[in-house]
Amino acid sequence: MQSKTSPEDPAPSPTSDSVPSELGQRLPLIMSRLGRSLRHAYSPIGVNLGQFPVLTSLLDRPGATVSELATKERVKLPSMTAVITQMESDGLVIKAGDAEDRRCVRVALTEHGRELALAARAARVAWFAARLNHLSRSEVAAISRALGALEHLVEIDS
Amino acid sequence: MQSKTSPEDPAPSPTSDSVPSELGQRLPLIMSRLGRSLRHAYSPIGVNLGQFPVLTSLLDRPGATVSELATKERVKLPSMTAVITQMESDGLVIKAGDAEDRRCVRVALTEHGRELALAARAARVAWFAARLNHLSRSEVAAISRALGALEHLVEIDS
DNA sequence: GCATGTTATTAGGGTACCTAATTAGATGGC
DNA sequence: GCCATCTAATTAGGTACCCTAATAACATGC
Repeated sequence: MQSKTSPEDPAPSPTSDSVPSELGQRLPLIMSRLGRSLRHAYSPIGVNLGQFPVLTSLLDRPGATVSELATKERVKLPSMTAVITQMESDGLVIKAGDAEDRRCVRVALTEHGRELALAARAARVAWFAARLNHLSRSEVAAISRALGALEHLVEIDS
Repeated sequence: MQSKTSPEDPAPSPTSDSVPSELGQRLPLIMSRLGRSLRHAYSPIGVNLGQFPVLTSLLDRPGATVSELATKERVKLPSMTAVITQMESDGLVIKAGDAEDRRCVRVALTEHGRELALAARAARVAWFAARLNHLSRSEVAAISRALGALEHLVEIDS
């Protein structure tokens, strides 16, 4: 294609300037396409796109505030309010005012929410595992080794 | 945290059954969060989320049909029709009937579309490069080595 | 030449975001 | 104590993006 390195070099050196350009061109396309595939994998679980990350976040961090959840999921506060309101009327979470700072609303899973969170996570792991079966062992390993770096990349607030 | 691999590091071998589970839990969360960050990086370019991948696809493959674009971007045909219709009225693409199979509509960039595609791609690469500056060299390398596997993962039609 | 499949579009609807404005509570002078 | 100012959350209103179902136009095989 736009080859300039030696033909038998399958992986350019990581110090090359072309690496950021490669990543900038290819990774966002991968993101949007994989994201659209993922969209179809949520509905069968009975959980939608906005709710799922909140459920799993609350498994790890019960009592998070609405602001904290919005920041973590990279959405604005009103968007998270809407998600939480829906989840509350679905019986998945309960909201409780903070005693020390009464502006804050702390969110926690109900028993039903906790069960659904675990079930949804398991279902999604299964969906993902089925896809991983189409990859070679070394491809899975490569993705696995990149996970920490990708998580780091997400946390950068530009 | 767990950022280094010490000798007694209990990190599971790549053949472990826990690897697919790890990926299934963490990668989709990364995808949705990074996707939402990316969303904000499109508007300043004057191109929206649905249009961008089409523009870059057409750079590489002029004369693609609407169906081909829809398949590649993992959306349904009517969704792609709407994107192309909008892009046509924006003067970014032109549609031309295929002479051999007159059901098909072939799509190609206009000169304006081509300029915008190149500018948008450059802008996004710059946006991405700014983020990559916050990562270590080895983290960038890890993501770079996983790119091919991720692209392969996207192409699987479940 | 007619049944069947494929390509593209139109119509209608739903989800997931956003900004701007409002309410309620905290905080720091004075 | 009281006011200016900041922050947390919500409400209201709007937009972007994607879907299913139905329809029109063309291709293909028997």
